[in-house]
Amino acid sequence: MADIARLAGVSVSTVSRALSGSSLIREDTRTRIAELARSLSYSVNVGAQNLRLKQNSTVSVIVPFDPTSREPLSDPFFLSLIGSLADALTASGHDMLLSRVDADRLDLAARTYETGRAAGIVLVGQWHHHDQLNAMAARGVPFVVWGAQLPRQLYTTVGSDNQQGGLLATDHLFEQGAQHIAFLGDPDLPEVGQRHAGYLEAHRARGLVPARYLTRTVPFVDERVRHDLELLLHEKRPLDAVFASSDMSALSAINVLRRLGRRVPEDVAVVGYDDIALSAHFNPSLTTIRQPIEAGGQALVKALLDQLAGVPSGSVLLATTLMRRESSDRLVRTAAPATSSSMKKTRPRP
Amino acid sequence: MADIARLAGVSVSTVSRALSGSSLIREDTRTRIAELARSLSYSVNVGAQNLRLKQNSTVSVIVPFDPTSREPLSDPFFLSLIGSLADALTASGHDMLLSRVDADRLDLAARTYETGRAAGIVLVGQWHHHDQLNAMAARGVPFVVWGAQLPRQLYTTVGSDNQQGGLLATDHLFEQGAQHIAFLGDPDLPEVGQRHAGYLEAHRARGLVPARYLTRTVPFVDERVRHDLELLLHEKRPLDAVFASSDMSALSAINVLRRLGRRVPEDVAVVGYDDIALSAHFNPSLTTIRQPIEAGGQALVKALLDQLAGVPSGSVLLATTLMRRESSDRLVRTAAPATSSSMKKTRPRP
DNA sequence: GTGAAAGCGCTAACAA
DNA sequence: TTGTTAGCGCTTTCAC
Repeated sequence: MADIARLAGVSVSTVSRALSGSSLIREDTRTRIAELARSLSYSVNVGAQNLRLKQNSTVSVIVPFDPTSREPLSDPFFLSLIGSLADALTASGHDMLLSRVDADRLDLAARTYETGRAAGIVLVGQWHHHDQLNAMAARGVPFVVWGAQLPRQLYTTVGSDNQQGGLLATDHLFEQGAQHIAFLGDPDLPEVGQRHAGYLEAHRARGLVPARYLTRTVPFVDERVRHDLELLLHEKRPLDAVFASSDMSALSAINVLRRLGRRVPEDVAVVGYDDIALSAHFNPSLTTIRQPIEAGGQALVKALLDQLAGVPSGSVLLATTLMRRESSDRLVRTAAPATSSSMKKTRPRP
Repeated sequence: MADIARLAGVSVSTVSRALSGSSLIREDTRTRIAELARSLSYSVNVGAQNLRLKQNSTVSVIVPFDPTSREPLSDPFFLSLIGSLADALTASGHDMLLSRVDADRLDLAARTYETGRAAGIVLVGQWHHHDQLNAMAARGVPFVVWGAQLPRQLYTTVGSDNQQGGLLATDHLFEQGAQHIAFLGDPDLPEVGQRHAGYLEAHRARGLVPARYLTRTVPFVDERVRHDLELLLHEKRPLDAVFASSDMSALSAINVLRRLGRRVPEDVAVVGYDDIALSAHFNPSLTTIRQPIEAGGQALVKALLDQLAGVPSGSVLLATTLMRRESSDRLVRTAAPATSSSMKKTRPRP
């Protein structure tokens, strides 16, 4: 900037004003300076500008990783959410700083804020760390979380209505005539826990309690899902449906089921969760609970920006939708063609 | 920092030195200051630090968007690449600034660098803008591009060996007995052009020249692919295989083919390109050319960091692999069960 | 309209 | 071992 000032024969303050379009500067000097800047392909140094102005339009997006598995960032659902965040932030004129932190050190997530790199944080996935997040909120760190709403929560979340989703999925499986529905996922994770609650609710509505062995506590890791399901199948306990708490684990489940000779959906119906972009194209196409990703990214950004603007932003619960596809479609395949939906509310185990 | 200095009864320089672990500072004062900082949950302001040190460990990752379609960032291949970039950058201690720019204004991509926000740029997709990129390189902007190597290229690219990939795919289709192989994609895009070159090469090796109508110039957009393929099918010209230049367009193609009554792979064999994470699970599972995404992200980061370190980094060509799956598997299905692979190199059109 | 000067938060000579 | 001082690139009072 000093260079430009010298070349233009003015002071740096004039250049600064000219470049920021101040009306104090005469038209002609302004254009002269602007052209000079362009010809030198000069741009204002944003770091210095931010320092001086104490402003910052960068938003930090953090995707925690499991410290044990250190999984690379490959989950299609989270990747899509990142894509939609990138779009929403670009649209609102913000920069997106993407980083990963150890899920056991979620407090570190605040560092991008504390070091002044970002004005606020979007945390993609709350894991088990409700308390750490509450502490962060108490410290005054501006952030929003993709995840579940929890009791005594001091921070803002955006997420799908997990319990409703779990209910939809399980109801649907009952309607398909299922009687022994396994739940796949780790209910310790808040989102999964609520999906599980929906699963229980659907049973309760039918006067049922699912057998303990049907709730399979497994993390979102392919290998673990496979292993656990193999165990279950070898136990030879009744099983005619699976509600997996993510599409990826539904996929793993389908693979195992088929390898061990079960047909999907004829022998075992499967429902996933997420409705990732390609689940409609799987083999069989995957029945699943859709989480509105695009809306999710937008809601996260809006919630954070509101918070930064001092507007109290409540948590957001996005409605879920059941996407009926082949992997659970037993009425058509196994029942007589005429049977449609009159056989609702089968009462197993009287 | 001034606050800490006051509270600790020392000068800011002492605090600065203590916090950066300088050995000049006495052990006890250092720990005292460190604790004070922790209790106040104070962190050094990275912006100011960078300003003073003229350093910057942020890398800008830019995903151009098509200005006409303004597609949201949803392509699974690019999303995976972003994921692998995030991992590679995190591993090397860099921050990742993710942004989108208008593909027609790729010169704007340099802004993150020129404004001092990032030390260098990773551009995901080169589009048609070879010249703009050359100009950027000539201006001295440090960047690397995911894309194809081109003649007279002043910048570094990392990408898969597209011509080899096109060759592999087309050879494979010939081996499956195909005679009329359509190519789906826009050869104006450098990467696609090279895949197309591989397609031509495979024909040439057999003394063939593919009919003009078989090269279908369509962008990566689902709707366009569908439309174009419908046209082709209504023309009733011979067609028994499709080489799509991305997995997503292969998917679109399969959908159209089936809708119009063609069986895949029996009537029309299909091969895609990318090997996105889920293509093994499609229906039918998708034969495709794998681009090593993980390695790609790492190579991009390495190439950029080398460049920033002043090490001249050559462009990288990653080897591709044919992933044989159901969508092209005609030998097994259409031939007699005994026939396995001895009928390779069928010579169509004697 | 424009310039001089102070200061955003930090670091590194140079002094002590 | 610690403090003083200058300055990274910018903006903005205040004065002219």
